[in-house]
Amino acid sequence: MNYNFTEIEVKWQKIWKEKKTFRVALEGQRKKFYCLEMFPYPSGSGLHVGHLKNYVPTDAFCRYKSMQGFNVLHPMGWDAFGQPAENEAMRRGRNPREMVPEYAASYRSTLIRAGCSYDWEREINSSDPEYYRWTQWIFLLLHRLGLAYRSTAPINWCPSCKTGLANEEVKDNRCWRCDTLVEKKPMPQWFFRITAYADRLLADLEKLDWSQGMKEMQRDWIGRSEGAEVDFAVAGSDVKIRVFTTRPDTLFGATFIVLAPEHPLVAQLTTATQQRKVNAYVRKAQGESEIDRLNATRSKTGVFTGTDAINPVNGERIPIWIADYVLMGYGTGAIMCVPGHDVRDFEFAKKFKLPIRQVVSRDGTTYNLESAEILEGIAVNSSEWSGLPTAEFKQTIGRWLEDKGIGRPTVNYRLRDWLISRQRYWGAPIPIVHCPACGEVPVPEAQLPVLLPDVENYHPSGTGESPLAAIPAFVHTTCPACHGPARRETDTMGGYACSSWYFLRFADPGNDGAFASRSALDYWLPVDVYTGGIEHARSHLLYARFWTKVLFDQGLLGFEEPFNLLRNQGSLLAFTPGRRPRSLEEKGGSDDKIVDWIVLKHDERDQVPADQVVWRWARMSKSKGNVVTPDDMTERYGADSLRVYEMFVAPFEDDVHWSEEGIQGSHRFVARVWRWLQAALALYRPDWRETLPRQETETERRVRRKLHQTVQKVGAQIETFQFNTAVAAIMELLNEMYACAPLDREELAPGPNPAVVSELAETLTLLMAPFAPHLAEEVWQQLGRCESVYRAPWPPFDPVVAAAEAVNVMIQVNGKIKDKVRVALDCDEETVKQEAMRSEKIKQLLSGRQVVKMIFIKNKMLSIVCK
RNA sequence: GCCGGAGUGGCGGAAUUGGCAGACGCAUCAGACUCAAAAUCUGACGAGGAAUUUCUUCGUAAGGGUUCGAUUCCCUUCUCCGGCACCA
Repeated sequence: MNYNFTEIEVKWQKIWKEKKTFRVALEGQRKKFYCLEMFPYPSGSGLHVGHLKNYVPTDAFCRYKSMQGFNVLHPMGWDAFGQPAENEAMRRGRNPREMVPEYAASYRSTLIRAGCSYDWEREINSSDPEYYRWTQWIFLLLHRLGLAYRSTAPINWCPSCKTGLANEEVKDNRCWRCDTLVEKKPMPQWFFRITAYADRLLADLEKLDWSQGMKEMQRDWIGRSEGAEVDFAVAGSDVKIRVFTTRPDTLFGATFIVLAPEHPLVAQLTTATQQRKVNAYVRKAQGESEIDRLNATRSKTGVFTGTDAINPVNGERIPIWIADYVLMGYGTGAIMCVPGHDVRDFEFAKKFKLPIRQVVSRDGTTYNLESAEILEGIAVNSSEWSGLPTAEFKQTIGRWLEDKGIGRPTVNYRLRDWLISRQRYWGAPIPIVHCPACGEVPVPEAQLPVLLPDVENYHPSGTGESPLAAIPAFVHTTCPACHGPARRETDTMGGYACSSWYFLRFADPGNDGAFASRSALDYWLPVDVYTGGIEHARSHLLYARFWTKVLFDQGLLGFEEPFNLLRNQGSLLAFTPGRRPRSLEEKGGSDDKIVDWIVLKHDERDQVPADQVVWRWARMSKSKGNVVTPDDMTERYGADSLRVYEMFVAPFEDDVHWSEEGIQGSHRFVARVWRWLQAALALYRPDWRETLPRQETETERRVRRKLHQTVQKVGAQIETFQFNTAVAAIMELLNEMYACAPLDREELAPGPNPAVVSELAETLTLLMAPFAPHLAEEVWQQLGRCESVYRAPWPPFDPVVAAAEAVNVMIQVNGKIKDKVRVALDCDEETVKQEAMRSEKIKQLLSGRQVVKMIFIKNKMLSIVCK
């Protein structure tokens, strides 16, 4: 029978839907398995084959787990709130409220056509009031705990998106949505106090089965650094300047102090003679864009305040400067400068002719410093502490500072609080009311959700106020506390608020009395396997961990880490035509981020002469016009072939260069499986177990051994996310099957034992089920089964059948393989030696030489060393 | 600059604990089937050498080391990818 994949796939997708095959319910006595892919925001470009690089392998994983008897939770939903969706709606002149469900429907249909096993009854949409009601509820919880607060600080402002951004949303000083350079703008904004959890977020990384790189990124982002705070007295005053340093052991080398230009003490410390210079410098620093200030390569600038401080360890007077290389946002905004052992301080000291003193040495001697020497070593020029090794000195000086009451050991983090408010329409409104009498008042729980009003024009205002501020009916309200007139908060929450708890909602999506019931959470959570792109390393994954810990601390959850196992899929790259930039503007101006390649727009492709087209591999995206759609591939090769290709083409975490030749190869394989199984049907007998031959032929033994080995291998490799080698193992098996039971036209050539053929056919069908589920269902039915193969038990393997009975043992002479002997499995050393000595070649090599030693590794190797 | 990860045929990639390098697939070539083509099936396929169904040398970015034995462990160098980057 011909492999009519379209017919088979449509048929089974319909049956799965009708029979609700993938619906799951809490079954306390059954072991659960929760597999989750980061929920996407539904974009108008639809899904492309790159997205399936994630969804398809995890789907195979779920199907495998179901066959193993697990109660599998595999949900899907839409990260519908937030800038990506809103930006897209604006681009298309649509209202996101109408657009989102439409695009979600398109995603859903593509996923269904790819054969993905989602429980669609649990579909969630973060822009649904029934969902964001609980996002607001968690906001209020954080507020109650003092973990949500409003403060005015210079924030990252994207002039193109017209909203503030969290630090995590800024990369290379650009908005990560639109690549526009961000500005610093002081504005009252809402923050979540994630820094209060910095230590736990860092420590608990140890427990997680995440890639090394992923954990490292989180560690770097949290940026814990141990050091000490030291108070420097200001000469002739009782003012103190507190500095943070990671090297308190270099205090004797501190020859000046630098404050950030924004430091609150600057005005007070500036003397009349320096006033003009300092004022000018501070003004310049304020006016300067962040990008210039953070540019580490430009030369240092700064001015003297006119005042000195006293170095507490030696009583020396040292000058106080201000310079923009010190940031107000980190540590105390003031540093003690040890030019001998810090590159930046060294450069500053050289430029302004400040003294440089060596206080750490490689070997305890003093020598001339050509440049800053960053090292741990032996203290020198440090009075009675000279001679102490760095680590010891750090501890001693820490205690000394504490005793004197002028300092203490401290820990500092790079992580900043999470800026959550957005001056945008498309997000969950922040449930706070501003009352002239009572101040900031949380909206009572019973009044949730604070509905996002339906409006015609939702475009960002650009004034720094959300478009909601222009809707009087929304803004004007009464204070929940005193019932006087009050104003609603008009900022909305950034999209990451929604995605910080959605994995909890999937456990109990319909609950209208809580974000999820405790029993559902206890049963389904935490997530057993979580997958998604690496781009969320420092944002979503950090935020979600933070919220989970807060909910845990409130006794609302029984676990502290939401995603114990995380894997990041690679992306698909397409060969894409582009061209060189033509103007300076296209190059990105004078900026350091140089654009040297611009994707050709569709209408440009015919206009640009062929010799000017530059082809490159680029990530698939609709905007580049290089996408391959799953629907197209499904039509031409079938969903099962597409699935097999997505898994076989490369390891899960690797990027892939898309080619259509590859999918043809996978299609050949799937069709070959189909043909063999169709031929085998004629010989199939369900009672094959009872009629397996007692005396197997060599061929039967060989193919059955391969079969049982493959069952073992495929299971183990799915567990470890090695989908590519799992498919390869089935390919090997199929090759062996064709060799042992070849086809003659459309039938099995005469000869093979029906029981063995039956075992092969049945087991192969089950092995294929996670990868090519439609084909497997069809054959499973042809084999006379009524229940879905999704619930069929994963085949067991017999270790005795799988065991090789004879092995090749390599014979090495002086480290080189010279011969091999075929011996029984687990054959002992003596026998292998005797066999080896029978070999002419070995005999010849050993003649006249003295054997020094022999190393024997069972089933592998006999290594003979001789002189 | 600092911190991760990686480097294997023409290509994607595979190789338990250090033990037959190149599984599986793509591409290519040859053969079978066919009037022909497609599809399918079979075979060859790292590089070099020789007395060419066989034998042999080299070969996992480069160089060194440990070891009976290294793609695997250690050191040095190079390249690529990713993250951070005036964070005191």
